[in-house]
Amino acid sequence: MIERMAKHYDQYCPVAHALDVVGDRWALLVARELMQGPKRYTDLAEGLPGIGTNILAARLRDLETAGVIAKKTLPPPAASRVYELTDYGLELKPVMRELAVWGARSLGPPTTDDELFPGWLVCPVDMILGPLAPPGRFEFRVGDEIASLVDGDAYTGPIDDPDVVVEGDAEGLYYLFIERRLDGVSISGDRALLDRLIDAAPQPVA
Amino acid sequence: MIERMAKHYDQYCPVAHALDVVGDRWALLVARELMQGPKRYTDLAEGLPGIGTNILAARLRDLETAGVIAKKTLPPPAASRVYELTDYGLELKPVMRELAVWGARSLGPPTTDDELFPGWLVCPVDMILGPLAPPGRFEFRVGDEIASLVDGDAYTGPIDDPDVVVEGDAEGLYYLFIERRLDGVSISGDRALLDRLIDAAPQPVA
DNA sequence: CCGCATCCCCAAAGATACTG
DNA sequence: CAGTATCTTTGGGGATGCGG
Repeated sequence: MIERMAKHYDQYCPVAHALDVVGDRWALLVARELMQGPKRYTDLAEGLPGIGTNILAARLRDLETAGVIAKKTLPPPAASRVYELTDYGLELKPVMRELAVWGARSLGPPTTDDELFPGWLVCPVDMILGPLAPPGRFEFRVGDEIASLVDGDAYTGPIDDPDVVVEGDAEGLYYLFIERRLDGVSISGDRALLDRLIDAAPQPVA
Repeated sequence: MIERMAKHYDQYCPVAHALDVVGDRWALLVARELMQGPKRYTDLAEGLPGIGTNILAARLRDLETAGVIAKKTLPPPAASRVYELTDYGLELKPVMRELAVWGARSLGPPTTDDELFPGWLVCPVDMILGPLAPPGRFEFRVGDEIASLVDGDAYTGPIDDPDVVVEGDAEGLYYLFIERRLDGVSISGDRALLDRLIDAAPQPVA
């Protein structure tokens, strides 16, 4: 059953073509997961709650065929297979950044059925705050998720000598950065520096 | 039949949320069509060859609910209904621009089943060339499609006193801007200015 | 276990006919 | 012209199975 790729838009348009490649359901979220580095099949599935195993396999195949990701076998003694973004796949970062900024404006606080999957925090920190952050060392703590920002570069986990530490829950983080309201977070360190970061954050659309 | 919106990713992530809004099939292409200004239902369908009328209606409803587009009734004597992007919907332009630049790199020359729908030319001129164009007056002619660029702003149709005019077919335009090859296009006017535009264009990935 | 392939079922997309 | 109604087809969600 050699499948001919057929579900295309068939328009000579760079946007339509891009959507032919990463427009399928889950495809861009797979790329999002791999933005934090190479991952194994099972770890990918864990970061994409709700995806069917067959769908994940299909997307990985399609994205590999399209040259967006590559399968790599780690050297012994690990010897596990991981997926990683190609150089071309990495270039999706500006796309996802704009998409994240746009989405953040209508995101709203988390609801009860929103999943807080492992690694959820570092993505918006990297995509949204990173590019517009003033020089400085920020640390964000929500439950056992910790993400940091050093001069615009995002990291998973704590850092040494942070200028500011923001701790709270997901709701509090939303209120702080999007609605500029202090509610459910505790701040220690350079408050003025944090305010400069908040001022640069996206504005809510509503 | 009060539809409960249910096909969400259910992740607290700005990217996933953005895809909940504009990630459905055809949704972003509807927004692309409206980037060139308000359009009527039938004109939208014409610019989206292959879309079913029910799908178009469904997307328009969803996008309106999400606050991305708005339905407007033109003042008499026109009195026709048009759809237009809201301010928030207009903010999708940076997203589409990055997507277009990314897609252009793996687009390739047009194939036989690629449709050249009305208005196809102005989109890449606006999204891709516009932001990186040097000051100047460019005019592009492919068949009866004419798009222009004046100091980075794109227009449909010809302009007065163009510095450069590029005429040819879709394939020639692709070779010129992406592969930097002169094949199937004729150029008149300031060749050096055109070269500066070409130099800034996206590089092919292959 | 990890990395899928297979199967079944349903919801969304495609296609077309039809109506205010 | 601007959609709705209806039918068919396809792709995704979910569970399970199976080889390495």
